[in-house]
Amino acid sequence: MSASGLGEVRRPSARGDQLLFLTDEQLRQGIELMFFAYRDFTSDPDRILEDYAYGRAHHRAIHFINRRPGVTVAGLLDILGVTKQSLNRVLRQLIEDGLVTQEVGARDRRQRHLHLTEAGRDLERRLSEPQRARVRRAYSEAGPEAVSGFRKVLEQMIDERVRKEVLGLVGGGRGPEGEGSGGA
Amino acid sequence: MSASGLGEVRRPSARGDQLLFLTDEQLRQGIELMFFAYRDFTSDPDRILEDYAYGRAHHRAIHFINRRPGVTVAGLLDILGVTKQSLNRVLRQLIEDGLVTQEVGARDRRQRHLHLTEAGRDLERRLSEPQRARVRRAYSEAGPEAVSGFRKVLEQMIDERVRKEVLGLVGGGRGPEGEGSGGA
DNA sequence: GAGGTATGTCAACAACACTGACATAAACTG
DNA sequence: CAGTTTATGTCAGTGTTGTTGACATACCTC
Repeated sequence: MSASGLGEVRRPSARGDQLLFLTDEQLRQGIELMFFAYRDFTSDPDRILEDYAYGRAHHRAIHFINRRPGVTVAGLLDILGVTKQSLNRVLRQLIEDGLVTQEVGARDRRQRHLHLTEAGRDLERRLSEPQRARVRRAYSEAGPEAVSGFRKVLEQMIDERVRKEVLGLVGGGRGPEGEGSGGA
Repeated sequence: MSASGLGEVRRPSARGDQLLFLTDEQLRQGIELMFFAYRDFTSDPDRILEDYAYGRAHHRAIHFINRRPGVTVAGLLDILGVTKQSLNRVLRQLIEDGLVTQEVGARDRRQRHLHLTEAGRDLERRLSEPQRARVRRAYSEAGPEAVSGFRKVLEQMIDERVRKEVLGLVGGGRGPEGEGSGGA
């Protein structure tokens, strides 16, 4: 079972062995693993969202507003990579339902800085909790070294053009707000 | 495989360091990494699909029919986790367009065994090529040990109830066909 | 004031998922 | 054989999420 047993590169008897983890079969397995893992990974919040009238798009908006309080609409568009019309529909609902507030920018009053209300934070917690539990379980089963490799590969999977920016966002926590037009 | 062990998060002693990879911040970063990596990961085939009248659903069907030639409709439904109405729409197009053929089952003539035509295999290759290239690049940048960890974590991310079955499919290659009702 | 930017909104549309209902053919069961 | 279940296909309706395109308003910058 080569299920996950490609850690040690076997013996250097033939140098080709060192690249066995790059065979098409290995790559295909990685691709399918991504598919199935992501499928279950998103199923947790999806199930909760059903109780509300919300979908995945709402979850993503809530997640990143929680992550970057005060982010502007343009900044959020950048992160999510959707059109403003698409985001606006979602945002309008969340604001109507009292989960998100807008706040006119102090420096630039065209901008709307987005924040979660208490109710918004509640939902965010409710949504992210089972997902965190899943990742926590997977991490602790796999161990710290596996987690390190997991992150390394995922980081490399991100488009090189945006990698730096994305990793800054992921790792950066509450960084600068309102990334109006943050590059690519 | 017991130890869904996460009750013991964070010991007060110096051992705490060992569990630093399980902090909420680390978990949140993992979640976001999954989001961004998957986003770019699917962007390659998506771009190609635009040229055709197809979407992601077609890609998934093509991928798994290629992967398990002769799979039945029910088997495919199981793998994809969608309704038959949803799959049928996609399948009908692919058959009409000559990418997929149906074949009445020998043992059970109600069943339709699905295969890719030459054109179907062509498209499959065209779709999977950039994706494989992305994974190959990520793998080779991260190195074999990281890849091992990547796979370990992803495997643990899959629902425990279906993990065995899924990993059998992923690793098993051309296994038994027509998995009518494979359990979960 | 002109020009560009940030935001919001309307309308139309497409992809893809869902539920529910129904049809057909074949297999299984008593 | 009759009745039931299974595998598949199809029709109709609906919802979420994405897209373009067009347009309006408010505001910053020069």
